[in-house]
Amino acid sequence: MKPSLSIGEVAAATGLRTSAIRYYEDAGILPKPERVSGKRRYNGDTIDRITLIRFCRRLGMNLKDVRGLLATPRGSLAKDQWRRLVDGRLEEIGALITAARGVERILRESRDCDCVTLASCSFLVDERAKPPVRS
Amino acid sequence: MKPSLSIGEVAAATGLRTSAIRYYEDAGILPKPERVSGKRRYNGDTIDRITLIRFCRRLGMNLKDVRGLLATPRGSLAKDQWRRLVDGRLEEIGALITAARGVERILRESRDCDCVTLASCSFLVDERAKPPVRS
DNA sequence: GTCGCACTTCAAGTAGACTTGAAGTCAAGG
DNA sequence: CCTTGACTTCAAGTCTACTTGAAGTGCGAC
Repeated sequence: MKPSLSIGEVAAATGLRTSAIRYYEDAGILPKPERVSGKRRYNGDTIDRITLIRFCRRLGMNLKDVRGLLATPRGSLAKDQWRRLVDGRLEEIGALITAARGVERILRESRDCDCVTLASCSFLVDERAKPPVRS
Repeated sequence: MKPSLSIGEVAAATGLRTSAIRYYEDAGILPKPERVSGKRRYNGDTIDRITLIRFCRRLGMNLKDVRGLLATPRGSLAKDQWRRLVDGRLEEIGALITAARGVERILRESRDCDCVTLASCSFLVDERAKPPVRS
């Protein structure tokens, strides 16, 4: 009943190259899969996991951050330890969403107005000197 | 009345290294500033502009995207051309916000629940195969 | 058997975004 | 005058996230 997918099938399902999947494995971000006569065999969970990885990347996280988020052995953590991790992430993502809404606002305002220059919008003042998400 | 800042002052105000500021100039993302006896002199707008650049970078855009957003000579565009540009950006940012809220949701759900495995959340299905923002 | 294809490993290459280093310039202070 | 410190240019180095290439393996089809 386990689907057992080849690396090529996982690649097709996720839109990644096989090389990227092997790279994620080397980077410790995907668990080492079973092997059948030397070849990697994945189950469907891998696709979900890769989806989540790409999703986080799209949000500007780097692989180290993603590993921090995903690869933490959930079961081995004390509850409050896990919560601290999650809370840290929530804070980051909250800030990201706030920031994105700010950009959305300037864009919307600039859309129909002739005079706005994007680079001098006032809300940006508070955004100064923050590092990029991808550390 | 013009503040006229040195590259070091701009760096201090934005949290960038001077090398990064020169790099942005070379990359065509910051306009070439005035020179006083060979040295760059900036006005306050530059800080706002850099703030916006960093902000976009934090959202996962690459410099090419940022240049597309900022360096477009606003005044030289026809109104509908400008709107198309803005609408494209709005769409991207909207997708980004939706995605970020998705992550926020899983995180919140996983925070207090023992059984959640992050990598198999159902909402992620639709996120499959999307490329990262940073093209 | 042998063709083709998808797989394997390992090393090296690439692109983007900066940083670092070397060597020199400029203005102010002692 | 000499030093100091922030500036200048230009080339080369670095880090991340992959991709590409070479050389070989496993397996089903003809």
